[in-house]
Formats: sequence, structure tokens, C-alpha cells
Amino acid sequence: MNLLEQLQHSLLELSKSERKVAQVILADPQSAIHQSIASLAEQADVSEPTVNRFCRTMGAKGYPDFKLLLAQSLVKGTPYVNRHVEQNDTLADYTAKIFESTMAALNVTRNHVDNEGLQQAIDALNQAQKIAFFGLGASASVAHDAHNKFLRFETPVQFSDDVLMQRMAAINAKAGDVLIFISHTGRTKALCEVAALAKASDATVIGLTAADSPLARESNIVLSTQVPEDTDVYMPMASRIAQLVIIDVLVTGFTLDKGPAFRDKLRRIKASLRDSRYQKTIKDKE
Amino acid sequence: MNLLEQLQHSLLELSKSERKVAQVILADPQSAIHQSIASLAEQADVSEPTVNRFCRTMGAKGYPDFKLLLAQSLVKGTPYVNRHVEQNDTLADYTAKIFESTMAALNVTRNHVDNEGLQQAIDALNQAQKIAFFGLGASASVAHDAHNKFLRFETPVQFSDDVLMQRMAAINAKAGDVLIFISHTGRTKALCEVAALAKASDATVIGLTAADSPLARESNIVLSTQVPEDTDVYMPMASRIAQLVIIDVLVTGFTLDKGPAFRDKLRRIKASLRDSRYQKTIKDKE
DNA sequence: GTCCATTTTGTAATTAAATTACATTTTATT
DNA sequence: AATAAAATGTAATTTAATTACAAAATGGAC
Repeated sequence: MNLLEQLQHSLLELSKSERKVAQVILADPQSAIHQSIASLAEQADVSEPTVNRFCRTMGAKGYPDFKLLLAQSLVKGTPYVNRHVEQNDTLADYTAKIFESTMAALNVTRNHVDNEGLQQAIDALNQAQKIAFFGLGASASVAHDAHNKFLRFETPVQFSDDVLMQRMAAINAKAGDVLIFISHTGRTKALCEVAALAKASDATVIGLTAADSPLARESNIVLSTQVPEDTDVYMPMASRIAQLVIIDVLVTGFTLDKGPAFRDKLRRIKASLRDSRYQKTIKDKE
Repeated sequence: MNLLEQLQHSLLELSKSERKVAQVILADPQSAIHQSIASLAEQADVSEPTVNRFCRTMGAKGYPDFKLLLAQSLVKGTPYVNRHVEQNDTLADYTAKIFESTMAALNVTRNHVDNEGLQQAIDALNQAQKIAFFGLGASASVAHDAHNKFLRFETPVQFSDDVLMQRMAAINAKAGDVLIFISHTGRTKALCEVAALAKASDATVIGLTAADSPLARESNIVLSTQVPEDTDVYMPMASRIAQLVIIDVLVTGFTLDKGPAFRDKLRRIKASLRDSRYQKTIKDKE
């Protein structure tokens, strides 16, 4: 847990003087890390050893050590650990928790990405005759997003959130086609069955899913997202965000491999959309 | 710049003894922050004042201050600057850049969320007779995702990425209905027109879009994502991730306002999906 | 090479900071 | 109200960091 949260949390359990110290630190943590034990003691109106004892209570070896811990927890934008929303949270509370959990999930995923798998996936996509993205339920929108992204390229791309359509596509797939199956758990029976059909058709099956899951076992290439499962009913799935970012990586790799000439083409596509938009006016800038 | 990078970078410019200090720190920064100036001096085989001078060279006020800076730069996963992908990036390079840019976008959004607007939106959703999510192009998948999320509740919910369908729905909307329009730029003509129709029908129009955009002006409530526009062709839009997280916040607020009884209902919905999945076996755990 | 100026480094003294040991006060309990 | 336990503070001690200054080392200029 973050030291500041820990401080906040243990306010009630501390003795009167130690609480004073905690409050002074919480009021302005940034300045606390540049103060000496003497000045902090004075500010909190307690003695120096009290501050020292307080530091030990909080799990530090002493005052300097405590300052180090505090400094680390103050690094701006540190994605905190996964935090659960609770019934009595205010709007500001759960907003912060959701954003931070999502950032934490991305951070974890980044630290665990399988570069080799990604490279294989990008290579496969680049050589693909046809690309398809399949997902069901919550993962359908991820597949949908992926489909949108790949529409900008020449390779035919398909998306479906309908099991029957997916089955047909899987059966008709050929070697050289790449089918990407998206599932958080990797345990959705219907999707696993489609993946098995696709594999039998000699297409390349990429699973954007949990490692060691049934779907992963049907896949030629597995891209796993490593996000801790959400047992929390309130907390929306951060894993799909991680999946979306993985797809961003795939698109980017795909584009880069096409070389600089391709870049101009993308520019033209972007430009062609201009007419469908209202242009920015000076008034808007205000 | 990160202090460690700065250290690495200034290795050549340092004097012989100071370089020794830098090398010792770089070799094991984690342990350096727990050492005294004396032990560090001994390890680097230099005198204590040399270490002190080194700290000042690196921009710190003294040794303890340097340790604080070092500790902060060692915090794992300090991302958060928008970084652009370049043609010659390796897979690892652009993967890191994409993840970090996305986290940066979330961080910015978190720091700028309009709590009041969110609260209004949640209140409106809770009192809604009907909820609809509309988006076009890349924003369609965001609307799709939102639709999936809200399907778990009793309030009728609709999604469309088709302009004609959207128009019909907008014209038929009534006071008490909430229509959420999603657009990164807020300048897509077709969507703005639909929003105008919806507004004319007395429905509550929520714009999940850029502030001060045409769409924002058609909206009763604006939830803006504040993500710097991506001028980069390679970089996929981080803004839609921010939008997704905003939707997570809306869902969470919506759920919390329903109270604890509702929570159990969600549990039952979750449980009802179990049969569609392969259950975890001991073998999987390995 | 050698002289001098400059920079770098180290030694020892000084100052500042943190910690410890112990005394005093406060608090809770009977 | 008496006593034990806990909390806090005072003063002494120890440890750490810094400063002042002296000694090497380095680099030109001749």
C-alpha cells in the first residue's frame, strides 16, 4: 500500500502525539521530505524522539529511512496498487480508484509483455491474406475496436460478435489467414470451440487472453494480459483496457513494418475524413 | 530526466573519483539509497567529501538530498510523458512508448476530471427511462463497450453506430431519456446533427467529447477527456482509453447509487454466466 | 623535463542530525 | 485514590554530513 494511504489509514490507531506528526506530514508531504527531524517535531509541537518513534511505528528504520519511503510514495503519477471500490466511497474516491487501478493494470501488463509473442503476431498479421477479430460479451467491443483500427489497411479485415458468423468464418479460414480471438478469461466455451475450428482450418490463431487458459491452448500465438482477475463486482474490468493497448501495439508494429511510404497513405486517409468534420475556428480556441 | 539516466549520461564529464562514485551507484542504486556517505565512499574507494561534491555536481543540495532524488527516480514504473513512436523504434521501444503514453493520458484525465459533470451524468442516468450510446468510427467501439456495461441493469439501453438509426432514436427520444454521444474530436458533423435532434426532443444529451467542441455545445452535460490531440500518425488514440475509463466511472457511480441490494443482483448475473465457461481445474493452475 | 597555475582529492575539524537512555507526565484500571 | 502501563519529553550520546584547508595530481608554457 502507498505510504500516504497507510498514514491516513492509521491515523486512528496512533497515539495523540504521533497523530499530530502524521497530520503535519499529510498536510504537506512534499515539504516534509526536506525537513529535519527537529523542524518537523517543532511543527507538530512534539519532541524529536516522538517523531522518531512515529517513523518506526510506520515501519521505517528511522527518520531518514522514513523520508526515503515518503519520497518514493510521492513520486507523481505513481500508479497505485489495485484498489477496490467500496459502498461508501464518494465520487472522487471511486474515480481515483478506477483510474489508478487501470493505470496499475497497464503498468503490470507493460512489465510482463511477451515481446517474442508480439513479434510473431505482428509478422503473422503482416503476411496475412485476411484478418479477423472475434470476441463475445465484453470482449466484443475490444474486437470491434481492433477491427476499426485495421480497416485503415489494405488487408481484408473482419469482425464478429456473433457465434454463428464466427463459426462460418472459422471453418472457411485458410492457411495464411489470421484470426484473433479475444477473451478475458479464455474460458468462454463458445469462443474456444470457434478457435478450435479455426485451428483445424490451418489458419493462424492468435489468442488475446489469459495464459494457460483453454483458449490459450487452442492458439498458435498467445498474447496474455496478466491482469489480476477482478473479484470485485463494482470494479469494471481493467483487463480489456490492457487488451486494447496490446492491439494498439499490434497496429503500430504492423504500420511500422510497412515502411515510410505507408505512412503517407495513412495521412491521406486521415485527410479524407476532414470533410466529415467541422473545422476548428478561432472562436473554438477561446 | 530520470536521475539514473542523468548519471549514466554524465559519466564522461565527471572527474575520475566522482565517476567511481557514479559507477558504484549505477551498479546497485537500490542499495545506495540505504547507505551512509561513509560506506558509499569506502565502496567507491574515495573520500567522503568527494561523494558530497559528487552529489552537488548532480544537482542535489547534499548527500541526503541526493538520496531522496535517487529514491524517487527508482520508483518502479514512473511513466507519464507522452512519447512518440518513430520509424526506427524496436518492438520494445514502441511497446513502452504506447503503454506509457496511454498511462500518461489516463493520468492527465484523472487530474482534470470534472466531478460535478460526472455527478450530474450519474444522476441523470439513474433517473433515466432509457439510455442510449452513440458513436461513429473509432468512438463506436467505445459506445459499444458502454452498451455492454449497462446491459447488466434494468434500464433499457441502446447502442448504435449507424447514423440513420441514431437519427430515428434521437427524434423519438423523450424527456427523461439519456443519450450519450461519444466523439474524440467533437466535430463529426453527422453525430453533432443527431445530438441536436436529441436536444430538440428534450432528452438529456451527455457529450463524452472534447471541451469547447460543436458536440459539447449541443450537450446538456459535457464530460471532457482533455487528452492532447494525437498529431502522430503511428500513435493510436489514447483518448478512447480515457473515454472507456470515464464510462467505467459512470457505471460504478450508477451501481453504487442503487445501493447494496443491487450488488447481489450483479453477483447473480455474474454467476449465471458460469455455465458458459470452462471451469478452472487444478491442472490450469500449474 | 620543470615550473607554475589549476583542478582534483583527501585529512581533520566542525557542525548538524538522529538516536538512545532515562526521567517525567499522562492515561487507564482497580 | 493508588498503581501499573503507556506515552512523551529532556538531555546525553552517537552517528552522519559538511566545511575548511592542505596535499596531490593534472595540464600547459617554456
